[in-house]
Amino acid sequence: MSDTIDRNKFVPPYYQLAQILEQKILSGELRLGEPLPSETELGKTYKLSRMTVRKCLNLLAEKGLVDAQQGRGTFISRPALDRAGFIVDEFHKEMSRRSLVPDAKLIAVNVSKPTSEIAEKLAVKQEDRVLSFSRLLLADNTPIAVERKYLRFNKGRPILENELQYRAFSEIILAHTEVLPVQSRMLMRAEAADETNARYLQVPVGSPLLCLEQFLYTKVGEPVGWGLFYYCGDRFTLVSEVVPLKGVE
Amino acid sequence: MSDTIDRNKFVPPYYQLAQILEQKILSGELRLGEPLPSETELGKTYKLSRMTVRKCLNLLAEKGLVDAQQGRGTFISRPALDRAGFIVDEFHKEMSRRSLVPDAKLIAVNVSKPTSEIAEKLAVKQEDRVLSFSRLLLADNTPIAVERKYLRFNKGRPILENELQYRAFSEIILAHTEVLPVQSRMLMRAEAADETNARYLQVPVGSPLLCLEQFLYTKVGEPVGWGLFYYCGDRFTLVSEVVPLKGVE
DNA sequence: TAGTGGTCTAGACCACTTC
DNA sequence: AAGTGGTCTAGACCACTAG
Repeated sequence: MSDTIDRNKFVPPYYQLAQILEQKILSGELRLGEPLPSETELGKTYKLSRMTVRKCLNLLAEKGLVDAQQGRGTFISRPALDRAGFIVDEFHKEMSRRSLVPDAKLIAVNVSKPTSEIAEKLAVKQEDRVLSFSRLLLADNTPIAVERKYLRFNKGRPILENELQYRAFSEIILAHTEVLPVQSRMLMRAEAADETNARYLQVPVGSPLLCLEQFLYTKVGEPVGWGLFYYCGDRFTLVSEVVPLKGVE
Repeated sequence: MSDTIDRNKFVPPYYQLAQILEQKILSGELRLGEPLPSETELGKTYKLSRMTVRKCLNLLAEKGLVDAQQGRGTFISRPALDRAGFIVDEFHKEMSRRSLVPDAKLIAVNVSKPTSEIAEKLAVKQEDRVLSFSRLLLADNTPIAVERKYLRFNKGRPILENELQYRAFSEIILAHTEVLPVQSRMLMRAEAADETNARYLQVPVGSPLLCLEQFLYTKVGEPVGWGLFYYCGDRFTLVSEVVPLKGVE
């Protein structure tokens, strides 16, 4: 591993510099809390323009390796390994990665007046109508999760059962209300299986379930959708990976 | 909301353009799957340099609102609301956000030969030594979670009990082995409480626990740490939020 | 006041896709 | 061949921090 930028490589200079700096940080040559050389100085040292240096530093900042502070400098920080980006609602992708056969069964569709809990979550009146549906997610014919979704009912736009069965929740909301949700809030906890979920998932009542609760909002914060996922504890695991820059030699 | 860039505003042009484009996407003026005008064209329209336009598009791409494809164009995509970035191992921050009094008790510290399971997870020999410790996390004196951590034992570097009690796992690894882990893999599932965890958390055996399993690796993929968190299902919830650009009028 | 990062410009060349 | 995004340059001015 060299300390200079090789302009004949396919790897672009900003990425080469990122690898060099990452190497120096990880080897302890640059220590936690210490400042990096300034952007102009790095540019001089490696014969790069300041914009290129900045692109490199942005890359390292995204990974949590450095922290830029206006007027002060750019400082080494520890990698943000405690952030975990989980992807949900992508059941099919997840399953096919594990080479299982995924499927989804529509359990129920309903248009009705909301219970007081649902009315509160969706911020609708008790007299309004709410569209709700449930799906059972399967892998190789084994039940994995139960999903329950609620959104405001919009008379003018019926939804096909087919859509409900296979499309992602935010897409269904878009199709049904022409409002694109742009804020989301997700809660994650463990719950014991109630009788209904236990029956669908074919597990004993009281079994541990991984529960994800998802709220979708419009840009101005109006709730448009509420969703619950119950993953069977011993059949499903969410995975998250944080990996370093590729190709550091 | 105007359709031109106001250079007297404090909001920088690249951000103003992002707001304008987000507005057009969300209002349906630009539809899902359609291409945006090219970068040079946007520059001409709004009287901005191409680099500024690109900075704006990067912002929208990070949010998942657009997707740039080399040689083809930049296309509208739906917001990535199904990504959930959870932050763990930051117990104290999380608790103080909720204005609870956080605390951590060191339950056990151990240096011993690994069981076959641990030897496998840490890729060490059965004859090697492994340092393990357990912590009980509390909020307002109520037990919230049990943590169990394992790392390779390094004779030369003793660790103070105080460190073990309060510091983040990756920091402890750095202090003990002088290796900064930079890859992590995190698994999340629901489990039933075994007898040990039930006793520490003061819940019945079989209660649902949110289980997080964390692997820490060096850059070249050598395992350096293995950690388990067991959160009490009905006392702790992980939260994740995705919010839109601020200040769109 | 000097140095830092934050933003911006007006060019340039390249890799890739489409026709 | 034309158009797209990906990268890079050599300047510039600003806002912020520190001595």
